[in-house]
Amino acid sequence: MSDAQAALKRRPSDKEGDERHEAIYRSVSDAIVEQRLKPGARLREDALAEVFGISRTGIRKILQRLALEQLVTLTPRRGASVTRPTADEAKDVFDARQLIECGLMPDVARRMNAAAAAELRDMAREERQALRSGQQSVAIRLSADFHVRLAQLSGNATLAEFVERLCSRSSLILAVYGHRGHLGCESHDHDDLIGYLETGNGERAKAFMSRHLKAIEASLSMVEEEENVPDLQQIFGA
Amino acid sequence: MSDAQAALKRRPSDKEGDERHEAIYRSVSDAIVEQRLKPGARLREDALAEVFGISRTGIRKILQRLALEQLVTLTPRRGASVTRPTADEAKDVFDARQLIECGLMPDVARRMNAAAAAELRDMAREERQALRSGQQSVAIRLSADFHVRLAQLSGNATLAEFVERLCSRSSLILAVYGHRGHLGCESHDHDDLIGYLETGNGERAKAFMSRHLKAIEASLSMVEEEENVPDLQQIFGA
DNA sequence: ATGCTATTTATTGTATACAGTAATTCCGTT
DNA sequence: AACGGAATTACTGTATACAATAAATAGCAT
Repeated sequence: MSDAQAALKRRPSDKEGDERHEAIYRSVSDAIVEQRLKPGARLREDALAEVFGISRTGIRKILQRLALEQLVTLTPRRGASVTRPTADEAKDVFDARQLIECGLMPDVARRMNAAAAAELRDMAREERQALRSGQQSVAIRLSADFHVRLAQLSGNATLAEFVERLCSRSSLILAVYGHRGHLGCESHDHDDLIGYLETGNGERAKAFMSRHLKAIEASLSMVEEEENVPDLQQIFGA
Repeated sequence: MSDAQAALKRRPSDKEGDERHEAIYRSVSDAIVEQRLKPGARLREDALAEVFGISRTGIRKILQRLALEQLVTLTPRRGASVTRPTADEAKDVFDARQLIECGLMPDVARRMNAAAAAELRDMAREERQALRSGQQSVAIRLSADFHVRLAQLSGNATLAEFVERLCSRSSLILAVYGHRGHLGCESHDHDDLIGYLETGNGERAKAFMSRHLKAIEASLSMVEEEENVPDLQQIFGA
């Protein structure tokens, strides 16, 4: 038996199990944020357990975490499904982003430096690239990543975590209320923003972020469109 | 066998189980916020399972939730313990409260009405009462409840939830860095705040909230004091 | 006596078995 | 053919058994 086969078969040690759990969590979370798992899609414990090769116990832990982050909805006796945000929730999320993300801009501008700016530019470029090559769902995740990274640069880990949650939920909202073929974020907005931050112009960045978020929110149609749910196998790859 | 005994013995239906879980969660959460469980206290799964009469499975679910709310810290293979916030975290939490709670004041003022004001006054009175009768730990929880209720009145459920988390963590911070016998919140601050909100003066309320939070933060000493951890039985009552 | 190693113990991590309930299907009646 | 109800099925909720590991302890050598 080859090492690879042995690695697959043997019971993983607990430490490895933790990392595996984290990887599975990210896998599912990314699938939701990238809209390969669409709002309303059911997440059956058995199916997920089989796909990822762990028992339902571990899957439940992950689903509960996702539920607390409001990416999945846990209805008693019915199990988990990808959250379908209501219009009210959408408004709350974007209002919250206005308050928090805009409020952080002065701090971010104060702490901005060349290295951070370069990193952000890389992320913005990658996002444009994904968009050009037609990978819109990937672009949506990259856009969320950009906003999260920005918040992290403020130095406030707690608020950055809040922004992270808001951005994931925003992806869900875009999936339900966004127009197909329209990302929400304009391609060059992020670059412009980096410019303001780099020159330490916090107030300017704040105002720009406000417009940026308003633009995304305005691009939503608030009319849901029905989707059919694909198979777990093809989403995560056999 | 009496009904009460029967109710204790028989396996609860799943729906009742959910409510029971929620009750246990609140029980533990309150114990932490009221500082009957002090930062650093270990929360062994077996012990909790026995105290509350459910299996470790349910306890783990609750501990994971508390961990995501950062009230308890889950270290692999070591189990759960009440989080001992660092000074950095304390700063983050209070900065976040400044941004969010102050930012919500205009909205709260706009939506304030007689019924809400009366409810808030009741809460403020109850808090003063607890303080007068020497129940400082209860007063700390009531103070947190007040701030949370205020945030809920803004109408933004998402931000209200963030405030809820920040307030729980603040109680932990007060437990570690607060002076004994000093609550942080001045007794009449909350009443003054209600006054500004009732007259629709959002900006005034915002400024007052800012001073209020700064006062609490300033009352912290940033020097931890060691505590001995009491027994689970006496905390939750046999 | 002290430090190091082996053994025991305490406690968490994971899988699985079983129970309970909601959804579905199938069948008989009208 | 449509409706209502009973049997079946599919899935989640919970407890428990077992595995793995870290902490505590005891024993040994220096």
